[in-house]
Amino acid sequence: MENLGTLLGKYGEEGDKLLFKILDSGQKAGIRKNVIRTVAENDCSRLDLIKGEKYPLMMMMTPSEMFSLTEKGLRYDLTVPFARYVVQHQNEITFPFKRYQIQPVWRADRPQKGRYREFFQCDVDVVGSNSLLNEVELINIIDNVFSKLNISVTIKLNNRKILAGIADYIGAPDLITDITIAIDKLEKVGLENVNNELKEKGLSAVAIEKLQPVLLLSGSNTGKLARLKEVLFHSETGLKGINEVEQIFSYLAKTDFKSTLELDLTLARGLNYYTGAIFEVKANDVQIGSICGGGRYDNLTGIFGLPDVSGVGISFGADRIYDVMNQLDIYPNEVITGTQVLIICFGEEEQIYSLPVVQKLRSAGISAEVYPDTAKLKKQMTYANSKNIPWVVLVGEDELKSGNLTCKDMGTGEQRKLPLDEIIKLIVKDIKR
RNA sequence: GUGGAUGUAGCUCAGUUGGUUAGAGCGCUGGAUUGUGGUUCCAGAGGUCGGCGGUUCGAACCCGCUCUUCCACCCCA
Repeated sequence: MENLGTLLGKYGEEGDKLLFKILDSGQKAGIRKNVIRTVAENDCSRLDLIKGEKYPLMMMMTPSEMFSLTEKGLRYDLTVPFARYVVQHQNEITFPFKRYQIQPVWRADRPQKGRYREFFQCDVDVVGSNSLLNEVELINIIDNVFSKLNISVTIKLNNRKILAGIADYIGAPDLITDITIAIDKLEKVGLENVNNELKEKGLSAVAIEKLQPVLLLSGSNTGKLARLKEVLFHSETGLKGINEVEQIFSYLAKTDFKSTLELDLTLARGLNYYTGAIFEVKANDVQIGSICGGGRYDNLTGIFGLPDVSGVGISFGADRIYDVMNQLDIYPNEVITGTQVLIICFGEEEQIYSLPVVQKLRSAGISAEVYPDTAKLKKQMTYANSKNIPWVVLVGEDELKSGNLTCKDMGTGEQRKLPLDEIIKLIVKDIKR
């Protein structure tokens, strides 16, 4: 939970709308109690109280009294609260400061496929360094993560300075946000619709005309950059952006890199605080929104009172990455495999006997569990079977007497009575295969 | 926020001129098999048909309201 003040105004107009705001639960307790009682007694909703005239209570209360807001909201991302943290702890932090953070964030959006009200972001940020090496390292992290997960991706790169240069070049620097949002849609809605939207936003015909060659840029990354340089030659910021992108490309060329890297001039990203590089990652084989995004922010800590500290960061969308992996069915085996041995007991006495047994199995590195109820053998076997547990150890009256436990391979159906040590050797050998 | 759908057994879904007792597959439980799963066979349990109201002799089906979930737009992880 954050103060609304730290959250509002950082994500653009749309972002502000998507902030979850917290209802007051303390001060208006008396009124809230009345509302709850009325709702319960009349079997109606709170909305009924507001719109209907059936209930006398509503005559005494305004909607804002029933739903009074606090000054707090749920965090929309991890970057802004992180910037706040950095400012608050600036004296304890050694710069450049690096951190990663995995936590849920919330958006008051209508949920649908690949879009959640609550989801986990995995952030990596470096604050307090202007070096483009940080961008390069972050891109390498992205490449590394997705190759390890076996997800084929395209990393899209752009730079806000280039976008600013373009806005400058067509003579509409104030409209940069509208321009970027419009051209962001190019791939989706086509050139004509983008031009229409630009016109609606108040861009002149001349400006739109000047923008066309930029929108139509295609081909290799180096080709795009060369043409951009010609177009933006008089824009200092634009050239700086181009230069940054070129440098990032040239650094990356020295590293071992597997993903596709693409300079995408239509990549805008709605978050207001980005000032330099911006990234977005798309899965190549699954149609879903971006699974990772990020960029450089020069003045985020400045808003909270620590100017001249630049940062750059990325954020992985964990839930969407699950979605991609689910759809492609590419979870690695060692993640899917759970319990390796199930200990099946016939009664309470056997369960007690198996407690040290399960500990020994575990300390040998075997993942083991005891069936927790004294159910019929058949039921316990079915449990092992449906959970794909490869080994079963049976503990019954005979086993208690002899000390030799029945060990069964669920794949082949073979079973033998062996001392525990032998069983452990057998299973360890099987697991390591 | 705007627009469009959905809701029937634990799950996936059938169910039309509105008509006895609402079905299937899978799953679950029991049995064939007293301490042995995956195959097979037999039997069984499980439903306020999302909720409330209306029309009708009669509603899962028609009408109104409401809740839920999903989809598109917007935007993004």
